[in-house]
Amino acid sequence: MAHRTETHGPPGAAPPGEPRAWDAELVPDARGRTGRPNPHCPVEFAPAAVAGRWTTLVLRELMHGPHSFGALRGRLPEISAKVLADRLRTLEERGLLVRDWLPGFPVRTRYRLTPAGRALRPLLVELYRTGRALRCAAGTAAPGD
Amino acid sequence: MAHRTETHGPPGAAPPGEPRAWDAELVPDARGRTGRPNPHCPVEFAPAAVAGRWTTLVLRELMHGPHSFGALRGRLPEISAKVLADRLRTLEERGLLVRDWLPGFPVRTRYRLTPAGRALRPLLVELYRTGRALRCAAGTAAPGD
DNA sequence: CGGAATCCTATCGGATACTG
DNA sequence: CAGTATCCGATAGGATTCCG
Repeated sequence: MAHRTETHGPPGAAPPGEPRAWDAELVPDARGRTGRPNPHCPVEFAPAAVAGRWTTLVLRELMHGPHSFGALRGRLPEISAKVLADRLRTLEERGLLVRDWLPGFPVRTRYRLTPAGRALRPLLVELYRTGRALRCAAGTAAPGD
Repeated sequence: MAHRTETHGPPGAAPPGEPRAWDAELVPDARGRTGRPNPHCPVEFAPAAVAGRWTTLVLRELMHGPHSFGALRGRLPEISAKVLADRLRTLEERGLLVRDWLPGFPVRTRYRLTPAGRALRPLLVELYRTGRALRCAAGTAAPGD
């Protein structure tokens, strides 16, 4: 069984139905005690995929369909060629997109998401949703909570 | 109205029900053309909240309830005091957690999530879920897709 | 115990210039 | 058009030391 970035075991196997039970949802398997960010851990793998400035924006553009390098620059006018190339290379290395060289001249490329890349869509949606929720809730401390 | 990190307008107002329509879900409001990461943009605010090494793990621990500084170090044995303090300070500044000084000696603190902090729970779950999905799908290019 | 201060290194992000 | 190469300032992350 693969090791995950777990930190501690379940606090005594709370009965099911308890409002504050273990958290199977959040930490499916709580054995192990690695306690350090592990790129192979699912909890770290996804953040790593969307990490870095511009990354979510690039992904979002590609969610709408394939784009050329130039098209992406057009849609993200302020990103530098270097950073865009960096992002695309990283995303490609992670198997989230593929690059097609379209034959002819001048050279044309086309970046498109793989199924794995498209699998990030719910995460982007959730990021957006959470972001909006946060803007409303931020600063709301819990004095008597 | 607040500006968001948008990049381009809708491609011609596709009719509702279309499978490849605009993407109201992904990019609710597509006006504007800022095209640069803006901390005030919801799409950037949430990533920023969970950005940085250890952050998701710290949040995950606090999802289980309040913890002291030392307790967190115990559960995350390899995090340095500086980084933990950094993360906690940042999360506090963002209104995601509050620090309680418990009177007495030695000094004891207690960090607990605010409602805003707890609002991150679905995002963490989604991060985990996506991470698992990615591990299975990664490398799966789409030749005829 | 719960940090802050300091230092140091690696990586990031951006600007600029150049190439096939 | 689609990048690469190079340089550089800003940050991030970690180790160590010290303090209330």
